[in-house]
Amino acid sequence: MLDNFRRFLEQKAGLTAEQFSEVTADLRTARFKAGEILLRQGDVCDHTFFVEEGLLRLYSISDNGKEHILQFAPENWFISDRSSAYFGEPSEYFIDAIEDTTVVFLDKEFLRKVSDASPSFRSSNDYLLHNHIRFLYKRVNMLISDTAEQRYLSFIELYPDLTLRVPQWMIASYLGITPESLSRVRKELARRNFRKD
Amino acid sequence: MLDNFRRFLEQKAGLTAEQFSEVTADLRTARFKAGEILLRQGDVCDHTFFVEEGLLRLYSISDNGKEHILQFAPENWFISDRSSAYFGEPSEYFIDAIEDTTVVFLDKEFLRKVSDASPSFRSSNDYLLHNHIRFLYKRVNMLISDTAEQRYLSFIELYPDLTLRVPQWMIASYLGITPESLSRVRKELARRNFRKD
DNA sequence: CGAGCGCTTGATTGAGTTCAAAAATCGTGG
DNA sequence: CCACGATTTTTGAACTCAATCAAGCGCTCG
Repeated sequence: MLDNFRRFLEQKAGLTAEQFSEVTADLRTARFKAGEILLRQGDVCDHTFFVEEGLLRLYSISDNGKEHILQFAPENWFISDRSSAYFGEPSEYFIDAIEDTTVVFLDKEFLRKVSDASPSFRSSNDYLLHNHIRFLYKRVNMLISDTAEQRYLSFIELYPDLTLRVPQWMIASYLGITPESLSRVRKELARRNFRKD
Repeated sequence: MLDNFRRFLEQKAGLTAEQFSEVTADLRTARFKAGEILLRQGDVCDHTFFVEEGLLRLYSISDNGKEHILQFAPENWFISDRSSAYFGEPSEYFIDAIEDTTVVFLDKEFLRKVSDASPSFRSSNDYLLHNHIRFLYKRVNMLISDTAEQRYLSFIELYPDLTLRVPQWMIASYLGITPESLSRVRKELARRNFRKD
């Protein structure tokens, strides 16, 4: 239980096994079934989720009722509306479970506690923030530069396993295209890979 | 001189006037003419720029030679390839001056120095990071959800003054459309605003 | 087993691109 | 201050990629 989270804290955030068990005592976890909603638009997001097992998504719903997926979070990923959490504003996004998922709740108190226990935790947090920003820049760059096909190829490269676990229409939503278009992109890619011309 | 930067440090980062003059002594500034390049793809970005006066842009150049603008930075904005600076990797982006611009160089040493002088500087840095992430989320969401027209309207709302200072083809590049398309979007908007139907 | 959901396919439409050229604006030197 | 060249913006026409609308297929899960 919580092997992934333990591994993260010990290897990435530099906690000793002892510090881990101290801190882990008052840790809140939960299990969600596929489809359950963890965060709703309008709610204030007062914690970050660590995905111990399973798969979550962060998405918005636009005026015309369409979903737009901003992020996937498989095992070992953190997911949260950081803005809402940090600024205390109501969130503009939803988070729900794509698969049955076990998460660890990280609220402010917990973060404070771990920061006290280990100074390197603070810097690992900083690392995650910067990593996140790098990732978002790449994504923006991709969205303003690339065609649907190029974006799909980048997606496969970045998330090889998700390509199988996530329904296709969600991948389309993530890429900013319709499911029909993605289906055609895939068809075209398949054609080019089999025919050698 | 450096009024904007002083105001930022004193009001946002909570430095006293005294602390400011201490810290400001070994501050490096520079003036760039419009068109000059501050950061090149492939270079490691080892500082953040604070724009005291003028206007900078951050952009990539894709394989086919086209520029894609990721960010504008007018007065009082910070601009940097944070990933490159933080991870020490070569940057994938360029930064250059759109107008004649005065910048303050913020390198690691300076940041350390100010963090020592004022604890609240550290948290204001954190604030900027989170703000930046919020901003990038909005941008991604916009790019996967909105039409060219909606994106342009959002741009005007977010950067009313830039709409006048930045050449149109750069706004188009920021929005991920061609200059021709932006010209047509504007024409259509003008038509709808004058005719009352 | 049937209803619903996800994926595919086809036909059509439409938003935005491309290419080309004219019109407007800007900057610079004479 | 004007004139000239360069850059930016506009406009037009043809085209392309992706969206929309609609139908059919296959799978799964109640």
